[in-house]
Amino acid sequence: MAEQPLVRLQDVAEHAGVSLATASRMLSDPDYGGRAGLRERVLASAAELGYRPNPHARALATATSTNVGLVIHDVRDPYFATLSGGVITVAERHDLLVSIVCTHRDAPRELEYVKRLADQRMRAIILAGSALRDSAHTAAMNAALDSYHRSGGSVVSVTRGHTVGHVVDIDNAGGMRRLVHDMVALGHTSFGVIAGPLRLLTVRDRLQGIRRGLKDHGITLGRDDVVYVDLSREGGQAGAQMLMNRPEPPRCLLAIADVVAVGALSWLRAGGVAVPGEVSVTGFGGIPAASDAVPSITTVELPLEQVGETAMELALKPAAPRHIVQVEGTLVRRDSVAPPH
Amino acid sequence: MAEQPLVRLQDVAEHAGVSLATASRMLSDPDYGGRAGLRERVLASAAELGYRPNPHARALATATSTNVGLVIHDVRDPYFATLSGGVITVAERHDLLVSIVCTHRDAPRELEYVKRLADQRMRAIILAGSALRDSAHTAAMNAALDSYHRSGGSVVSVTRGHTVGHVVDIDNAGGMRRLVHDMVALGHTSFGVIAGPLRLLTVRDRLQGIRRGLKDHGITLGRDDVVYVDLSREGGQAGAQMLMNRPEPPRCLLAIADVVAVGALSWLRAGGVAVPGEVSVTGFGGIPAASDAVPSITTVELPLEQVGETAMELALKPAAPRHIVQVEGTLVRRDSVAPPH
DNA sequence: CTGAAAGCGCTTACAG
DNA sequence: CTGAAAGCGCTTACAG
Repeated sequence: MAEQPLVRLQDVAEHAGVSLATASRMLSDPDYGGRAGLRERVLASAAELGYRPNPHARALATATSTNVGLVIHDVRDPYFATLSGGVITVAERHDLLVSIVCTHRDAPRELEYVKRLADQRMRAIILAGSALRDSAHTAAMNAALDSYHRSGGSVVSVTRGHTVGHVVDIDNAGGMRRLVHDMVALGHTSFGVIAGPLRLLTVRDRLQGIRRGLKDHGITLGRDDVVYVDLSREGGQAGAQMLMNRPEPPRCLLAIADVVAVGALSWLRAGGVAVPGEVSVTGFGGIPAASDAVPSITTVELPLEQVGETAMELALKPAAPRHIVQVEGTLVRRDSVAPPH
Repeated sequence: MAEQPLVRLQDVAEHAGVSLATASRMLSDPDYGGRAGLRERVLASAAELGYRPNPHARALATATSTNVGLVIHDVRDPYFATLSGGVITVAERHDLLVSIVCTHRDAPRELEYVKRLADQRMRAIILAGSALRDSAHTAAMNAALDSYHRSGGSVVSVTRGHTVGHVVDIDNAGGMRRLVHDMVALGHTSFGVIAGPLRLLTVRDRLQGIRRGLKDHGITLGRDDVVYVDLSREGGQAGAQMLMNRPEPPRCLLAIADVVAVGALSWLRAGGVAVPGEVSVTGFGGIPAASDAVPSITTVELPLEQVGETAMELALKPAAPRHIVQVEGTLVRRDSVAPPH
């Protein structure tokens, strides 16, 4: 089969009998006037030749592309997969392609990826759940984002804002606080917290919400009442084990995230500990696994899909004024909790 | 803050006191010789100025990019999320960015996306689970992929090959057949199948595996023994309902995919039907929800992560010779099945 | 080995 | 409104 050369704008122009400039205008500027029938002729030629514009040439000439970059922890994590789905849905409506990069919560990698996305003149960079407590890294990220932003790029951060760009602010602390109030209202007074790595700001926020919610009712957590584990099923199992093996195990286990609660639940079930009979368990986030678990897990459902959609919509807005959209979770009471007896 | 212009290769060349051509060679061709210390000087200048090559200019000049396109059904589906994770892991090792597009099993959309990825001169296009039974669409896809392939692009298909490119062939039929043999060995003789849309080749393959597996033992499915539903939880619920409401419900429910099995299980549990006491349930795929379910679901685990990794590795190989990598699933017997009594 | 120049395929002031 | 020309930032034959 012959190596058919790709058709260029030049070919379309010749076929339509106009100049390169005119062909370009007719094809890419719908508001441009033009002799009657000219536009139709150019479009017809383009269609007949099967012309497809070269996006790199366009990006080089205009210093902007038709792609957006999405920075997440890991696609395999349902939290981020759902959020990504929302971003992609809206991006598609605007004919934008989404490049997903996974940081696996590695700071240098995150920085390098952001730079690469900026190099590619992405129309927007969306940072979801990237925030780490590391001032050198934060400074470097802000510098990279600033420079990207100044050259016309759009920045959106989920949860924690950077120095530039719009923000979708998930109310982690508030949601946890309400959840805790609900558990106290149920009659609980003895709590154990399965937390995650403190370098994640999301973890800190949720933990703060727990402490505040308890303090509202005069309860304070002891040193041993909080254990720190990996944000995973395995982490949840380990955390439940640590807390339940104490001489006086808590009657209510607050997991920092649904996946952790799922792990805790599986450890309890395997050990024959009745849930919610002997101990109540709660999660946070609202992933499908929380409602599929047996017993189904009480949690705060975050509208993750909508968070993704909102982030992408913000990405299309002008940089000023700066938007900060607050997103609330919804407390969902399920079978994993009951009053202590 | 002043709008700082980005540094170009020209700036690096001047700073290092060499020509544009030399700077380009030192920076991008590691095998290029050169006066002693020249390369070091250029690299030092680039570092000092914070030079970042413009990938669009590079792509335009070389007609190749440093991105790969991944075509999937939906990121929110754990099957594809896991596979995507594998692709991204390997891509990252090779400094490649992954653009994910979701077709939602819409043929025209899939075609348009493939064209757009080709327009962008993606280094490779990986098609996962895209295969639809639609000859017009298949022809159009093959034409687009052929043209992309002829212009130097790399093509990899998961499950079903196209006319060009490498293939990761998941043994759907074989896996199902073995699963069915196992259920027959358990003593089952009365089966109900919750299948998916027949336009999906994956569904057809698995269904064929079921029929063959049964036929090996002289069992054939009646017309009413197979119901066709959506590949979702809800589909699984509907399917279980249809089959169990028959006068003589089957004793073993074979779901075409894990997510369908999870739905079936939840319908059964809600209706107080004992699993596996009254009816056994099986899935296919090996998503985490299958092992987290109560009772845990017997299934054929596909190494999805590895499928993604393999696909990306194949994408980096030369087009010839054509590789076809066979991937087998692993039968995992869990609590959702038991002999009928 | 090095450099001047052409070229990749577009867009967009700048003239007419 | 239209076209000739310059320019986007690289790479790479082509000479030297």
